[in-house]
Amino acid sequence: MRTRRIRQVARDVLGFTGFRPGQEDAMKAVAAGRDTLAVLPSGAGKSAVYTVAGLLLDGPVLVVSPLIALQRDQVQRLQELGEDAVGRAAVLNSGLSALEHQAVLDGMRDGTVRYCFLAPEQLAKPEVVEAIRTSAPALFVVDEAHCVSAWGHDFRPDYLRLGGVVEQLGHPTVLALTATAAPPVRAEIVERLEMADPAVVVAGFDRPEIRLEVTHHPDAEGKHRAVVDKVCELTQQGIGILYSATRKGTEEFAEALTGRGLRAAAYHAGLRKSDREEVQRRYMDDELDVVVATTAFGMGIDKPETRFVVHAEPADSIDSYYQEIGRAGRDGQPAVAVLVYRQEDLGIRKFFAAGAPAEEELQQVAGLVRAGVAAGLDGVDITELRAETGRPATPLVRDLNLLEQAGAVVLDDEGAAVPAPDAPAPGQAAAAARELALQHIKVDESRIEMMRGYADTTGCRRQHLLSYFGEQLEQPCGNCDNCSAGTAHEQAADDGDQVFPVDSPVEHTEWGPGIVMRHEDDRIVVLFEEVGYKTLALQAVIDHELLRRRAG
DNA sequence: CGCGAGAGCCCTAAGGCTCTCGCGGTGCCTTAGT
Repeated sequence: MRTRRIRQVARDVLGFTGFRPGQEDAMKAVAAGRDTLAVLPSGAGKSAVYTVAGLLLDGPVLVVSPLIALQRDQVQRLQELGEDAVGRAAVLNSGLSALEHQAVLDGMRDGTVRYCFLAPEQLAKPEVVEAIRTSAPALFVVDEAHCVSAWGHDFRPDYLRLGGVVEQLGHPTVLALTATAAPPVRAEIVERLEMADPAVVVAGFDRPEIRLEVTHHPDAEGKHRAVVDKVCELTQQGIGILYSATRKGTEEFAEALTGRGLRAAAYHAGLRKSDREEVQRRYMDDELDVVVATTAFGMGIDKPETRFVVHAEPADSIDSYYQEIGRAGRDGQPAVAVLVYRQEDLGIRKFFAAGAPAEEELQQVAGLVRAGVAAGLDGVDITELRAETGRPATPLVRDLNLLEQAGAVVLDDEGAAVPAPDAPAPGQAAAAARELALQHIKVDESRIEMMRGYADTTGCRRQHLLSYFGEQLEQPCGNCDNCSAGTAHEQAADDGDQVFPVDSPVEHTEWGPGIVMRHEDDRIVVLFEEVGYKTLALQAVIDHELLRRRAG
């Protein structure tokens, strides 16, 4: 019954004659009112899930989307389907006047606005949450949900507060959508969004059309030459993206490539908005051979005939790397992903990963919350903390999130902080909160180490990548440099399969509890709760009894 | 963590060496001033 209805709506509204893998399962779960995490490959597939499911539910659909540009695109896509078919779609962001802002909220309440797109920062405003609550939303969508884990801890801390917002809204059905998420990232999304017994739909990760290559370089000059030569060679076949870790790097490579006669342009967040839009437009209109970009370029950009993605520096994790190379070959035609690797380049990623708040800073915030409430306030909000400390909102929200995790404060419905019952003294709370931040940094650093592992492996690179995402590829792929060179070979089942199977919970003498992620030759990779990913030599583990199985 | 710029050193000069210091990504939002 429900299946028939979904197929009918998909056909009538979107013109679908069939579904892509995972799409229909996700729609069914959502339409049945079940919280759902859908990890689906890039492309048009994901927005169809909430478009169709939203039409089968009674109430407006809220879509949390990280970029205003993305919100605009999504509204436009819905508008093209026709207001008669899907209802009205609107954005809610700082580009609107106060009147327009109010009109969208009113529209949701009186049922004229069916889809509303907004950034998590909008939901940090109690009056916005309250207005949305009275409109009784049926579905709460978090698009690009890996942002919860990738950005929530420091850069955009309001992402970590979405779980509380869901709660305040009376827990509408939650749908989290992303293209790339390894098992621990999926677990964090489910936990942070406070999803209840969610359906998890994961479509295949493999992108066999993308050839995988890594080249190694001992010195900076040789690497620089290799990047330029490689991009020149690849533009013979088509257009592509060159990623560099720094703004300066993008400018320099763009200049070098222009000097070699290519149509190249730099793209990063330091450019004027109009210049960024112009570079993106030129790439979309085939006026560029290559965009040389920081990580600012990518989300929401769909250029299916992108033939290559080259990295001049490694990404900060395999999650990010796979997301970035996944922008190549979306038309299904052969494409290539090349990592031009220098071990020293991992340094900048380590620098970006570092940066826990100082203990004094956390202590001050904890103290202000305590003092404010003692002086008679109902709670201390960000505006008050900004006035007291003179610091910007973003790090203050991050500090409050850490103090909340440390059990020192709780947030009320107005988003204001009050001391938790039995809260430790501000000094103790600050130490505990900082410890949590340091632990998170350790895990991030271990993710960088996984990137090193990918660069250094002599085995099949695709098997390596897919196993990181919890998928097994039985045979070496035949479409990576190691397969071509003959160094990749079939991995025989080793002793580790018997003793420590993949997914089994283990405990390390020093690092505590963890989960076995994969086996590679005579080593195993374990993800520890407190220190992140570690690669262990199996023989040493057995000889020294470093690991034991534990009950899951 | 690693790079590059600039200062200070060597002391026949001036160019080359070493050391120190500053810098590096991602986007909402708000508010002041044209």
